[in-house]
Amino acid sequence: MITLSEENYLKCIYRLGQDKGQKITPTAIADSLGNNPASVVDMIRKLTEKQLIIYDKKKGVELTAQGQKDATLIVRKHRLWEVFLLEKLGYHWDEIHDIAEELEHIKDDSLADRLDKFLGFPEYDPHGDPIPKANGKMPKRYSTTLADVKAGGFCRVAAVKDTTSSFLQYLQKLDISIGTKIQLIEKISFDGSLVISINGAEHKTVSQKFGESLLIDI
Amino acid sequence: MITLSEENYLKCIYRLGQDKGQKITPTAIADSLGNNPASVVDMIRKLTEKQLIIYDKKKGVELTAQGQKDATLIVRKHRLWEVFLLEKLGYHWDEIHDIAEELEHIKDDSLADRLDKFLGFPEYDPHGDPIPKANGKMPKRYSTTLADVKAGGFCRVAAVKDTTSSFLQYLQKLDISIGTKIQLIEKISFDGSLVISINGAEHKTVSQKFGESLLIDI
DNA sequence: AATAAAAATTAGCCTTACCTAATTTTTATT
DNA sequence: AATAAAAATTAGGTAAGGCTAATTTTTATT
Repeated sequence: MITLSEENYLKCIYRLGQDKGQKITPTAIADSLGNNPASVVDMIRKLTEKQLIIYDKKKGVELTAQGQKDATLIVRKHRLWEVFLLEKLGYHWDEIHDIAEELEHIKDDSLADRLDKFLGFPEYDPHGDPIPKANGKMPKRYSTTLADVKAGGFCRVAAVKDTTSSFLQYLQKLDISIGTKIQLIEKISFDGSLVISINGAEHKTVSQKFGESLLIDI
Repeated sequence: MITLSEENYLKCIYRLGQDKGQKITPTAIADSLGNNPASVVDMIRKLTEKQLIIYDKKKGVELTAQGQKDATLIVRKHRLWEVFLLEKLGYHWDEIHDIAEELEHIKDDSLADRLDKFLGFPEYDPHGDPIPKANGKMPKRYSTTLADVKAGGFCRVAAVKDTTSSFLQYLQKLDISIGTKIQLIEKISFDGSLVISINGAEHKTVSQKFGESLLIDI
């Protein structure tokens, strides 16, 4: 049996593994979970014994096939529950993450698949993140950000890279959600600020950090 | 903050309190949870400190107003999730209890109310148990069992007193569910066995224990 | 009332999953 | 290569929530 903490570590390692080419170190895991590196070392030992990860000082931490499978299922459940909370229970964008963080740990063999079916097999969660399929396959993930768009270019908001409440609430205030059309009017070379037009409305200026947090489709 | 274990103890005490007139002893709680009495004594101390219960050797364990409120909310969530699992995700009667046992601990202030609304404010869960209302009120609970019916009498299955898989699966095999009409043909005085007719079908014999586990409406 | 049985409690131990502080190893910088 | 800094690891500790075994208290039975 895999414990709640173990699941959280697997999910964390999975997430860190998305930034390809990056070595996953104990410190990186500790920072990501807000835990002490010493605790991480303990857990690395435990997950290694359970054959869910392989730890090599040169290569860092890597998920085994089983670890990958387990982590993918947790992410799948998390994202499906997010869809449920938003679409069925009427929660807002910025409220669902923490609840899904608890729901993702509910254990039942057929739960994810039943929920998936009930929700109509959604491909992306409310933040635009791809929902792993029952077979482990993953819909395309977006990688271009608003900050990559050329001045004058149009794009469509596809996902958010940052899912903190502060960012999501800011998006709401700006009237931006998944699918919103944005035109990049100008890039301020001084600090990377972006002048944009949201759904054809009047120009607004946002920071470079903001632009890098919004994934888009061209 | 109230922990998962504390919630389980509160729920257990709440459940034991339903059998009115019964003193709730540490041993009763231990038996009910499958824990050691020593562990129960520890938890009684903890819950007393948190002012969720009052323990008096004469009167046994009782919930305080706050304990009652917390326990009721857990039961409410449990039963609402059971409705969700059965009606929305298509689980069977005997599969939902254990999953709801996990779901009931998901913490969010508005979750129960949103779920309640989404499900159309159901009054009873799939086992026929009343779902506490948002204000703490509780729909009428059935107390007459099939074993109380007079020979020749008709009744309608309103709820189950026993929610073990073995009982629920047996019910399924007998084609009995909430709402099924049953006629009590005869009571065998030797061992209390009951000869019944389910939905007007041919006679079948069930045990006294069975009859006492089925709550009915006359 | 004496005694046996049952229940409650205490004492001490275990595991999980964290922690801090100290130490060792690795990586970077001069 | 020497050294400083950063990262990893070890050692030992804590709180929660279980456990067993031993003891005390309560309840029942003779």
